[in-house]
Amino acid sequence: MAITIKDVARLAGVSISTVSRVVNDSKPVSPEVKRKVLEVIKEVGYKPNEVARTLVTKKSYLIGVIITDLADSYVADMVRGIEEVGKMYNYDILLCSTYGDKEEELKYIQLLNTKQVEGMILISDTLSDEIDERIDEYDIPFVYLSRYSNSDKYPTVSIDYYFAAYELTKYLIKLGHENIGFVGFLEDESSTQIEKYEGYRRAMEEMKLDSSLIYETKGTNIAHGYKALNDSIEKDKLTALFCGYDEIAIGVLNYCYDNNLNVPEDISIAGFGDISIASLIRPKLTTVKEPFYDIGAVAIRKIIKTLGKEDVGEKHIKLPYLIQQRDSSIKI
Amino acid sequence: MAITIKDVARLAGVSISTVSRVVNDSKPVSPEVKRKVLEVIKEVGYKPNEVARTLVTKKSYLIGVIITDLADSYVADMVRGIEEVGKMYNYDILLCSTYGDKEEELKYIQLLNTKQVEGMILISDTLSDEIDERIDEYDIPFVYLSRYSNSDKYPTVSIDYYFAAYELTKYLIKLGHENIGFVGFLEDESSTQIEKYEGYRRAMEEMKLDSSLIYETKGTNIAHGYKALNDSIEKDKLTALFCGYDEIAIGVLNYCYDNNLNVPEDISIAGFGDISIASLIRPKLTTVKEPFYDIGAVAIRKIIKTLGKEDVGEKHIKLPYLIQQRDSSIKI
DNA sequence: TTGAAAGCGCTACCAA
DNA sequence: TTGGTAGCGCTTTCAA
Repeated sequence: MAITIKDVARLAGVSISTVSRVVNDSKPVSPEVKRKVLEVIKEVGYKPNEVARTLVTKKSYLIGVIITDLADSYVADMVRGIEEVGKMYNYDILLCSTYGDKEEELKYIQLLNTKQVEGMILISDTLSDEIDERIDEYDIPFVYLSRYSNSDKYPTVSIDYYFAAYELTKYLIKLGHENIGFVGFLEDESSTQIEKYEGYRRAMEEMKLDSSLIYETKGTNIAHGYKALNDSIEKDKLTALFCGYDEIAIGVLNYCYDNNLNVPEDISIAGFGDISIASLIRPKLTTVKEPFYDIGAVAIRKIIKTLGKEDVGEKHIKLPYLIQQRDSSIKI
Repeated sequence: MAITIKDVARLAGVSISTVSRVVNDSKPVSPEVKRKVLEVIKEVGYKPNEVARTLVTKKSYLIGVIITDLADSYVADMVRGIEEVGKMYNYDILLCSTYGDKEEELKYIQLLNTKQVEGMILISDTLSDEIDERIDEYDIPFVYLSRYSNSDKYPTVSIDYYFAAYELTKYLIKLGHENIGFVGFLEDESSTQIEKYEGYRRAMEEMKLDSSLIYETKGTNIAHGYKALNDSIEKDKLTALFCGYDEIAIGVLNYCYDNNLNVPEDISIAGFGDISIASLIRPKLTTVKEPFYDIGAVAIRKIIKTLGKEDVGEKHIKLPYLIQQRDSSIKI
């Protein structure tokens, strides 16, 4: 059995109220009593039981974080940001992975509530109505984070996908490219991918370039990128390819490697996201850096602000992005 | 305010003891009372407060996981394993990152204790005496996980590094290579790196090959690998290079890419670990697959077994590894 | 089979 | 400045 407040009180010859006061520094305690109590605490190594504390104060110093999969480096990055800022405010992270299962998401939202988390961050590709209901039911601060889709209803932290794509396309154009293709997963209407496509289109149209060089993928991972190029016939006329996700770009890069297409000599490739592998592969990938770590950091900061009744500012926060010019794109 | 057991009791016209009994199925309750209580519970959506439960039962269903950095994919993989198996037994994960700071580690070990975690897993490169003391102080199940070093004192889950390195070297030899270099960080005597080196040496000596082609790095990341090769002069006579970590191998691969050395045509490269990027880069890296996910899974399973007073088996568990033959190595 | 009540370890109120 | 005590929401005796 661990040392409790009672033990300390007894050993110091004071009441438990007094011990509580010195531990929390909540009410004045005479110096000598304080010294004595502190001494005992140190001696016996007393640490207040946080569970008991939570029960009475309702402050668990816990933030629930529901994610898809830690194997996605951008998710891991967001979690890092969440955790690090959380720690600055003494908050701990209760982590739950769903692997994309909506049922699990629902379950965890409930579970985290019974664990008395003070706030919740959900990282998932899409939001469903069932989730909506659950969130509404418990009224704790909540932030939704996604690379793939938006939410009007809940607070989000992201970047301006439209302008980022616009800028990246402009950069490619400035490099001298005219036949620039866009590879992406455009099925879902409300996805960020559509915004990227619109950004690409505007940049192309502004320069009177053909913006119809679209290569639709069936998804957003490496294999999808590989396949998109593999299936397409008219890729020869392209000098550059703007991929809606780094993962797709890497698939494209792999396709090129396997088919003796030299990047960037034969074709320039650009991605979107700057996931960790983007700068590790060769050639290093030109891409838009989404500040995943910062996104996580800002998200939890927002929750902590809400908890502290501070002004939380905008509901939908847009963070700055960066065009990362690397080796996979070249002037022609 | 959330619904409590009292509300349910009042609404169902029974005592809170009875409600507790039906919720926990702990003692016989008459069918009709049970039905009534269940009905009310459903109606008002009652969920027991886990914090209050923990206070009385001492079961928090929380496992503390202290890690270095989620940005290392192998750490993320271990955490995935931990979390997934944890969930199977209703355990949740309280995650703390230290970024290698020993002070933080110490702090978190304490903190997690005050949060009443039932067990703890520490993922870190090395173990220190201070940590030792802390662990001993709180007596909860503990497992130490590391790719870099061993611990006699605490339960571990890993692979047999010596044999894995031996086998990988043999594989290279079987490919026809004779001048096989070893690149690694050999400073720390108790590291797994030494075991790998010994495995390499034994394989080389068994075939009467020169086992002195050692390239010492100053660390274990990509940059260290790049630099090791950059600094070395006599790399021309090598036909294969066995790198103690995938990260080092990737640094080597990058060096080759930048210096027009073709892999595997000019030189075969092998790594160790099979971290996620190993199969994503081109050429795909030949390496030893350490089952990080399983290591995490087995670690938490061990803790849960200990908690359940089940037989936990060996203190140091060795999991099977796999030699991954990929494109970075070739027959000569 | 049920309810009353003690108590988990703590905070916070009230009275002294 | 201090101590006594109620009570957070729950489980678990003990009696009925």
